[in-house]
Amino acid sequence: MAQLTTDNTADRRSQILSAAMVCFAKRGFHQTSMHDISAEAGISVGLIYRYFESKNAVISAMADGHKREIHTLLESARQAPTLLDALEIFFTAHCCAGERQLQSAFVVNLYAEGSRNPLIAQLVRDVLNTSATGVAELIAQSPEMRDAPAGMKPQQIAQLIFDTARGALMRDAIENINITPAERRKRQLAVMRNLWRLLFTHANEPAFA
Amino acid sequence: MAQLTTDNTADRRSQILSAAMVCFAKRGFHQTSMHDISAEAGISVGLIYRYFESKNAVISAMADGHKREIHTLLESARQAPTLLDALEIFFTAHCCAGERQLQSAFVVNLYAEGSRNPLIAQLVRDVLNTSATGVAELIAQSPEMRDAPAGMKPQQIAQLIFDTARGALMRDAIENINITPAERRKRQLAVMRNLWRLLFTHANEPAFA
DNA sequence: TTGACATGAATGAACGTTCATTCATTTTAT
DNA sequence: ATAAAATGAATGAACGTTCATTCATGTCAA
Repeated sequence: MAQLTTDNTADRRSQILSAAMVCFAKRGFHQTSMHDISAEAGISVGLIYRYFESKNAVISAMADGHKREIHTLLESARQAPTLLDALEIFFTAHCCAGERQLQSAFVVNLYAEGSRNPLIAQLVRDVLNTSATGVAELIAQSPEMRDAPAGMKPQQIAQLIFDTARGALMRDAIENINITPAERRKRQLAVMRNLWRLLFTHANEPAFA
Repeated sequence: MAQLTTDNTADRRSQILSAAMVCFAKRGFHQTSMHDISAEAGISVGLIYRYFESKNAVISAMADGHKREIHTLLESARQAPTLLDALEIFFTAHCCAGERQLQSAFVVNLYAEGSRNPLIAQLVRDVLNTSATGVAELIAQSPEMRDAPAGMKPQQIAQLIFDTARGALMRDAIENINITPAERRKRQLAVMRNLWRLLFTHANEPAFA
């Protein structure tokens, strides 16, 4: 084969991380055992320890993966033709990327873990700051900013958008247990568009964005 | 003394629940051991089982307490003179009630637990529905509704407010680790007022609520 | 008033189980 | 033949839960 010399370390790691994602979203970090992960990945327990130092290392690696995903997403959003497109890309990705509603549950669990694990908290804060700054820049550059709501700076608008999107995601984690990704995305879009209309259309204009 | 015959069952229960709240907010549901709770409460492990059937029963009782707190809060909000006052009461209570940022961490953990425990999920949904309906009613009755944003129904506005408040609370759980309750409250109020201004002032009016 | 008796709140060592982690062994690829 | 990859039984710590025991307090007969 082509990869005689290439080591498959990266493949194995991501195989394990995928399995861990499924388990963690299903049972949470601390109710998932290493046996659960190995069974989901279809490998032995011991093998996990060849690729990760500990269970915590698995959690950290997943959090890191989340960080990289978000950064990639921010790049995609930058390419979008309009601000609304960018926001829709950024805030509905978790409905399709990965599987089912795994993503929502994972993010909520990540925040819960962050509320007591300083390392995770720091990482989540980093992701948040980078994203919020990125979105604030997109807002600052967009032509819509001329219709911007009274007295709000791009940074404030970005934070409002993030708060709302995160709150909607949290709701998604406990409602909508059985729902298609498409429907899930539709609902997230509705939240985002409501806010959008509020932010960037004048009250005396007709109610269409 | 006066209460020779009064049983202190309720006192003991709430003592245990207070201790559990501290532990859960600090370490999460599943990293907190019954020994942790007993140590925090200053009692023995066995005694907890005199007042609660199991660890899960403790968690359920806390979730139930949360539900009752929210209902009480909704009642207080109903008494408020204006809609803005009502919203401020409703969405900043967790900054003062209880201690420190325990409340935020607890709520995030509750959602995380709900993302995999159907019983908790159902309870959180109940709380949410009741609250959202209550707030929607307040909005519908308020004079501000005449300036309401184009095409949004009270129910939609309530949901937007809830999403935003919940998202801000989630952020609070991972930022602001060391902060006074007053400062915490101030920040939550800022979020709420930004949204308020957006919802109920026209774009061509000056930027004061 | 006294002391025997009853109550049940409170204790914490012990139990069975589960878990993260290790490592002697086997399998696979070269 | 050799080394790397993979296995899963074994280990010991930690957990939720139980329960035999303690003891302060209340009851009541004498």
